[in-house]
Amino acid sequence: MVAPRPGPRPHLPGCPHVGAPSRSYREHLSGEPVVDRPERKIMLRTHEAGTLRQSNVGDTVTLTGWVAKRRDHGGVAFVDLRDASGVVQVVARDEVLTGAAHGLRSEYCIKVTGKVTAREAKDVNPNLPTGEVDVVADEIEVLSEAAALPFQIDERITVGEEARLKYRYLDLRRQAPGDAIRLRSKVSQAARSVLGERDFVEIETPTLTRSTPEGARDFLVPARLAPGSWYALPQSPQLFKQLLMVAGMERYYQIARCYRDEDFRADRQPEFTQLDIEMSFVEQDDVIELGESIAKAVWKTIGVDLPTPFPRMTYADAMAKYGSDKPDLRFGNELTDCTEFFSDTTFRVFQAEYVGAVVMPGGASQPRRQLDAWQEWAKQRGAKGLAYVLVAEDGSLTGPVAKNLSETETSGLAEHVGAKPGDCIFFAAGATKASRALLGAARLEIGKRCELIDENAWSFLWVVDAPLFEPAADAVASGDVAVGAGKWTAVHHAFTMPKAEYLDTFEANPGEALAYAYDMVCNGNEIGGGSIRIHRRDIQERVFKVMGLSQEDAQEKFGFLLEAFSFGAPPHGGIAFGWDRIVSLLAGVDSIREVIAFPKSGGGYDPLTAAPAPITAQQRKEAGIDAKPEPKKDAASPAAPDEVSPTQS
RNA sequence: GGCCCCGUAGCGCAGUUGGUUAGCGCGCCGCCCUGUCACGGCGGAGGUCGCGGGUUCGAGUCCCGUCGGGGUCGCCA
Repeated sequence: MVAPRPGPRPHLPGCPHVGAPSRSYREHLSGEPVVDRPERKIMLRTHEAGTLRQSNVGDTVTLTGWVAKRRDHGGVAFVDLRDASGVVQVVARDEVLTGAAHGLRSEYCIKVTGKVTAREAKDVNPNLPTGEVDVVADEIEVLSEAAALPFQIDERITVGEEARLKYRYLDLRRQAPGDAIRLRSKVSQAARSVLGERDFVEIETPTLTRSTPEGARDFLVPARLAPGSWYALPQSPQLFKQLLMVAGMERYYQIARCYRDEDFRADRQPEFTQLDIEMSFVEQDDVIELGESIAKAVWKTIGVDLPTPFPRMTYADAMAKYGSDKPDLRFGNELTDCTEFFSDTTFRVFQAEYVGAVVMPGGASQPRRQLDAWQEWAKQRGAKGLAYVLVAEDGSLTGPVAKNLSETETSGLAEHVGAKPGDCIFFAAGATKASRALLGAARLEIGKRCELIDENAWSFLWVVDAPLFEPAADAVASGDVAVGAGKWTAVHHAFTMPKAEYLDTFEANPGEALAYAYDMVCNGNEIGGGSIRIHRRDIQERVFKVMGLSQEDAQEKFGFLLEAFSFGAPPHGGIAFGWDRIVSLLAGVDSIREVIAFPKSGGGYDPLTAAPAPITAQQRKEAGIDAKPEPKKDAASPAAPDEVSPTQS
């Protein structure tokens, strides 16, 4: 321990105030007591409040921070002084509570100089890391007064999200919200350290770029210098990272901000963050191994040791057994395919392309009301309903569907789906994809209601062998912006490499072709996904052709990428992790808003800055928003949206 | 875009079949208190019940519309 410094240090001109990182969080994670490190001291204080211990007794310290609480007893007052490291109790006798200090209120920012003293045994507060000591103040200086706050800086108080976001800087003074942001920094550091050890190059890519036709809606930015033309904010650095492979960077990563102009969900923000990675001269297994190393390092930050390698499941299996491409394996309760079982059925509803079932343990005792609620639940998901059969305690089948079943069906059904007496069997029949999706959602709902999910478990897996294409009708019918005019559209994206065994056949049977595409799934969340990319021009052109994308269209949309690929593109592949989701899983919070310093609320509104906001007429004019692009013949001039790319080869 | 839920004091909430002056906790303001740690005591201020319209003798409460927030489905390669 270093000798205490009396009094404040003189201010050093030009010397930046370097804030010491939070120790409390480190301590929280490691469980070890933190030692004050002299080299970290900054000019206004000698110690951090939350670090003071019995060993500091006798030291004269200067602390800075906020008044978390003031307990005034007349003659003596107790002030809880909080800084980023924690809280310590300051004892202020009447004689130091003079001047501005006399009127100390909550959240005043103050500087306290005093002596660390041991508390008497009866006064020790075992709930506080600093509970064995007090700082008896010699001097209290008010650095900054605080108006009455819109809400209290107190863990125990619940505050509505609207108020929290409007005063997010106050919200973050609270322990849990602030720690979530601190954790995020640790998580990013952990990932960077893995990537740094492996010689990855951290590279920033543009946020003002070109609108690309696939995927989500772009955020657009008017180009003042080219009235009528627009930049787009990137939905991801996808194209740039592939260009960096052509550039010979070989190993790239970036913690990249991405932008998608879509409707909101609890787990979605218009701007979000990916850990974006691309590697040259690798195969799928190489990327997967790296992904596991990163996950391992990242989960280590909360003290969880993940066993690797993660299990792998094919996309086909995931869909068949769990009705999802991101199965939650924290519980079993798999779907059962009953199509064959009901192949000769006389029950109209079950004469379908697919019939499947999922069992709800103990579900037979649900009141009629609740079974009706399941129907509503299914209808909300766009299904006609959710057929069910109840297995009575004596093994007989009841419920409205049971009487439509033949004797053979009735006698073998429970065994076929693995239902026991007292269970409820839910059925979905119809188109395979939609029916499985419904059953998959039912499985999750059953998992929740029946408390089948171990909330402390971490279940990781890779979902591999995703299809290369899906029928464009699926995408178009649901309003997707399909790339190309063909019958098929890319499941992952248009640059995904078909698996070797489908290289010759994917044009003849697009629906059967599988891709080198993989998703990392954790507890039913897709937390990362990537693919091996096409680096050969001939394959790329054939893929485009299946998607109905003509050479001209491809040139227009991806000309710069195709040109780049003509100059010796290395085989490459990569992965992107949903950083917000990963940190929220680690922090144990429900919403990614909790791990974003300044998140948007619904409708993309920022309650703090009140963005988005109207602009002035002058801004509007300058931005050239209303300019009409003139059709240009010259391909080298700024291109209008429907023009040929100027960067064609 | 569809459906569901919520808007009452700075914050979190209660408010009965529609019926006096709309309450509670915390916070806030003033005074008191020398060992508290979610300190305590006494006193006080603070409300366009989101907004607009309607029904009614009478609306926080019922109806219609609207705005804001949350959730969910669609959507998000």
